[in-house]
Amino acid sequence: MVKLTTHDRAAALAAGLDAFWQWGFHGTSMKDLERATGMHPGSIYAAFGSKRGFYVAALDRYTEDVLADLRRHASEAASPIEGLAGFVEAVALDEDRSARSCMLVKTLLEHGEGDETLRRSAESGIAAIETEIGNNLRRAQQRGEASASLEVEHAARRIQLNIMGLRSFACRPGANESVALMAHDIASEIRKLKQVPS
Amino acid sequence: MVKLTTHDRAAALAAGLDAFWQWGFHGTSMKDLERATGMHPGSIYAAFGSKRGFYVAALDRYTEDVLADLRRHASEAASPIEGLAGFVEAVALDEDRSARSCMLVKTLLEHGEGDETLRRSAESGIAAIETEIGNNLRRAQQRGEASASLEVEHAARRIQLNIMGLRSFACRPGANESVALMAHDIASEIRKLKQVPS
DNA sequence: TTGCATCTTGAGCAATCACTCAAGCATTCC
DNA sequence: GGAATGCTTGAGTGATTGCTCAAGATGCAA
Repeated sequence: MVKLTTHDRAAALAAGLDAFWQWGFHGTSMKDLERATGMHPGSIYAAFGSKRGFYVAALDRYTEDVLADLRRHASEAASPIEGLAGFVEAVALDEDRSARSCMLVKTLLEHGEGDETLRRSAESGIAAIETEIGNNLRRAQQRGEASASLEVEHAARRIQLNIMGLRSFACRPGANESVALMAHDIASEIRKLKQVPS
Repeated sequence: MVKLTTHDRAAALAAGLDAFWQWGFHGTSMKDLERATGMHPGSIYAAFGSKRGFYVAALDRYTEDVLADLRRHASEAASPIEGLAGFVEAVALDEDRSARSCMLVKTLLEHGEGDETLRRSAESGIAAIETEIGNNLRRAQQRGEASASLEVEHAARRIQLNIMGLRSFACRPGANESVALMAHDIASEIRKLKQVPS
């Protein structure tokens, strides 16, 4: 591993992530990555070790981006549950990325059987996001926004399943309008958690 | 295109589907397909034209399998909505395939950008399944099982999004128990469509 | 048995794959 | 200025990719 000086490591990761996101791991060649990053093969290997190492680093960056996005929505919204609902609704609004699946799901499906390293890398990212969703729900409970009897982990998993489905659904050619509808549906299901049962 | 005699075309498709399902389009080499089908390269090209042609044929077969499964559940269940609910619950029970994503979603995500042929092939399969779900809902309306005011296409899309999410979720390593829980959740959401509003 | 048509075979094609490494270059230190 | 250090470079590695096609095997009719 070598510290990038001339070529900024963060920029390389962003460019690499973009390429992998478009074409997947097997569909992206080192030539593609050279073009995308503007780096030469030697530099890529010096910085990331291997194509797989590059992919894992890009995937980690993706996970951090999603977590940051989630926290941003949580902090800017009126309440934790509104934060989650807003996060889901934003999927339909992000023009650049709305037609792209969740990179973690993409990884999981591409390497469903086989590459254990990438699979585990994806799983840990998914688990981190699930935990963050759970944290928001717990915060909602503390505020009295959600029922204390809510099974947080179960609800968090259900929300994440919805997001996974939504982002996969969004890859369908020409699905823009219905993605917005579905996102709204899911958001209002999340808002139903506000109602505290007796 | 040549009629397979020695090598049964259906068996070749099943074996090819299995390989593509495990490793994806780019992750499966012709060598892998030769091993999986027991065919020699020349025969594969005579029968399917190209690797892509083989993939499309296998994907079509997959779609037909899913549709047949959906219809089987519909005909064996007590009612159309029970048929849909049972179809979803069965995802968690199928031991062989429960750890596998929906092949159509896998195709959509792998070729999200790029291969238009495969993308369109996946989209038409997804649309066919959505239509079949819609047919079941319409049948439920005719029987008075579901409200006449139910927006069939919207509900069908929502159900399919849930199934997409569920099957992706099922790829997570060691998710078996929670997949069953999620499947049950989704099934009971489908059953709520039974309640006819005033 | 012979002649013809069809099917099967697998060695081999050019292209591409992930990856390496010796040489060139720039910078930094004394 | 000169030596040392370490990053950058890209031609080149052997392996593998999707795919072809001439030659051999096979079946059938006469």
